[in-house]
Amino acid sequence: MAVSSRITIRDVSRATGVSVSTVSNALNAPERVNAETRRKVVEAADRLGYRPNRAARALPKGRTFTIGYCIPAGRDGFFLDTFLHQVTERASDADMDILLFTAHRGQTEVDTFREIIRRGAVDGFVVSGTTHDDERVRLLLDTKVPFVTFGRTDLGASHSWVDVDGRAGTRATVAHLVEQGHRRIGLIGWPEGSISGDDRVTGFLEGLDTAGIGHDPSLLVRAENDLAAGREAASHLLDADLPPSAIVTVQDVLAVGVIAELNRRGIRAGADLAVTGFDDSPPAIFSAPPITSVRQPIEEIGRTIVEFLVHDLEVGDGIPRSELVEPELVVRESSQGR
Amino acid sequence: MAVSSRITIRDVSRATGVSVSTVSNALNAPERVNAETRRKVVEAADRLGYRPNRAARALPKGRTFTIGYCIPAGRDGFFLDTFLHQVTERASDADMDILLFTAHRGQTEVDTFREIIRRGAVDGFVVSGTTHDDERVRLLLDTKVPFVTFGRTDLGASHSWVDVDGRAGTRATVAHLVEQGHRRIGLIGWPEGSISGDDRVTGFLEGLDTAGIGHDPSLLVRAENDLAAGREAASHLLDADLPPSAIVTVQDVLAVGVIAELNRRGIRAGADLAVTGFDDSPPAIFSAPPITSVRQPIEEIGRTIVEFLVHDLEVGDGIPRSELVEPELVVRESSQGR
DNA sequence: CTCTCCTGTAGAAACGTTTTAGGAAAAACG
DNA sequence: CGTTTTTCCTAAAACGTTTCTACAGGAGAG
Repeated sequence: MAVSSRITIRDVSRATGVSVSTVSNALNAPERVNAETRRKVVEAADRLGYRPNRAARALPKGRTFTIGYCIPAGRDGFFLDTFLHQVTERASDADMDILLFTAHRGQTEVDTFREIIRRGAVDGFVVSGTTHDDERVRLLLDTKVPFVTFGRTDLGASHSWVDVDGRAGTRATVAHLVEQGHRRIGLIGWPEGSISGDDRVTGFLEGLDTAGIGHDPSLLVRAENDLAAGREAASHLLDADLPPSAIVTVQDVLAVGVIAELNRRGIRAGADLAVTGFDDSPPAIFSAPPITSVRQPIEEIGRTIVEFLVHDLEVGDGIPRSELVEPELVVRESSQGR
Repeated sequence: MAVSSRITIRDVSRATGVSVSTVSNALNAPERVNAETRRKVVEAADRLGYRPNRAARALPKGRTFTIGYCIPAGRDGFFLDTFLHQVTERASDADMDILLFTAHRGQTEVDTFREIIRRGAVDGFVVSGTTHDDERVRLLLDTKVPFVTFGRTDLGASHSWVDVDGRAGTRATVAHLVEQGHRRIGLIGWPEGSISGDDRVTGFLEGLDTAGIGHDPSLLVRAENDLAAGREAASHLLDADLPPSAIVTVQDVLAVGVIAELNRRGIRAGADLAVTGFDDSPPAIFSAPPITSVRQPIEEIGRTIVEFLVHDLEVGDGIPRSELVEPELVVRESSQGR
């Protein structure tokens, strides 16, 4: 009873005295129908507020006009908000909807993808948080379901992706620090194996090279991505015989950890020792002092991803496209002061 | 071509030698079918990986098994992430999907709601960021589409909602400050007119009452919800003849603004003057010092909202249900120290 | 003036389900 | 043993679209 009898194509047909198929044609393939008839139909459809039922349309079309997106398990509020906003808006521009899902109870994420595919619930996927050899990507390639990833994978050549050039990010960070007069720069990276993590480390080393600074292995430590680990890593660096005057980290939370350790030791971040982060997330923005960080242009990423996917769905050539977007260094107090 | 011929009910029918309708019955209404037949069907369906096509199912069922959610325009990353996670997970438990949308280009949000309804794209909505006299709520009531709001409205009696007891939150904050020995407590609220904002102010006044502290109108100032406004409001309070020893704010960002102003004046937040926020968002967590704040149990809210909505969709009694959930005061450095 | 082609429309089939209405066989009843 | 009920299954209709095929009538060609 809840459903207040919706307006169907039949209502428009009745209102105009023209057959259902003509209404459909008038709205979808205007060239096949007489101008006057078309006018009448469009007018009536407008007046009645007719919109084709999505489900009914999906059936004969063989398309759902829906894009699937799985909320990543590791929460990253900051990223998700902006990203989803952008993705949803762009999808809407292409008259597509976004279907949101999470790994279903007791299933792995890839199982959930499989479910969604079997249900024929979407036309394609946006996949974020990719790993080296991503199961989801393999599944999607196998089943030939269109998708675009945010982040590269080992199978990058055979699918569309958009990613941030993390190398360029840390390279720029190092250049900035060198400009501030730093020569002895430490790095806190993630354990080896993650694409973006390794990329950021590479950019760091390249930055040193460019500046003509030799690379001291004792200044490179690795830590899990949390505050405590950052703190510990910082402690390690600071206890070295020749401690660095600047510490680069591959993620803001690590930088916050570093600052915590500096505070404990009475060292002032910014004034006494430079610290930088990556991602330009709330921890960097709201930290005291605010942390110099590398901003990922999430708007551009979201836009491009949807553009790639929609293009593929519409044109259907299946030719992989990819784009590496340039991040931007946001300089704040934590790296200035001497 | 992309579509690798999906498995339909017909395939299961062929595989078992039983009619299509029997397959459907075996899967949906097990009691109408012989145990042995059912076993055969279930086995085959399982083996083939059959899942009913969503769109096809929606048609005769008159239900889409989808819940609509409009991403609020005012971005609030922290909230959105946790909330969406919860909502999506719970929806998935009820075998429902989430359809995400934003106000479409050049349309108001309520127009977009209307569109979604006309398309018959969802069974119901989750509505967040409600206002006093919410247009969306009116539309949904008019069209008799089921929905649950996160936040109260003036029409609260006629629809289901879940909200946080903001009054209880600021009341607890004041109690905490009084316990710390504060007697002269200032408040930075939002301009009058927002439900949750006014609620928080009320709680503040109630808190004073409970403690037997008189209410000095000069200690209550109002500001827009941004850092600069918080700073300015703090300045106003501090310049008073008899400045407060503690400042309560109705949102974390305002508290960050207060701390900025304190820093400028060489006053130490926590040690010299207590500051509190609301929402327990990243600004509070990553501020220095970390800010005492009122945490909204977003998980519980998300869970309850979906529960209410699904219940309504399933049972269809349309009886409004509501719940006011208790927030939790998270005490941090910014309110301790003397 | 007839034949062909084109234009514009309508009817019917199809998409993959669910559901309703029957119907045949088996079981229960008298 | 005949009648009624029950059990189990199937065929067909329906959901709201799109699309394919067919057909009528008018225009143009010969």
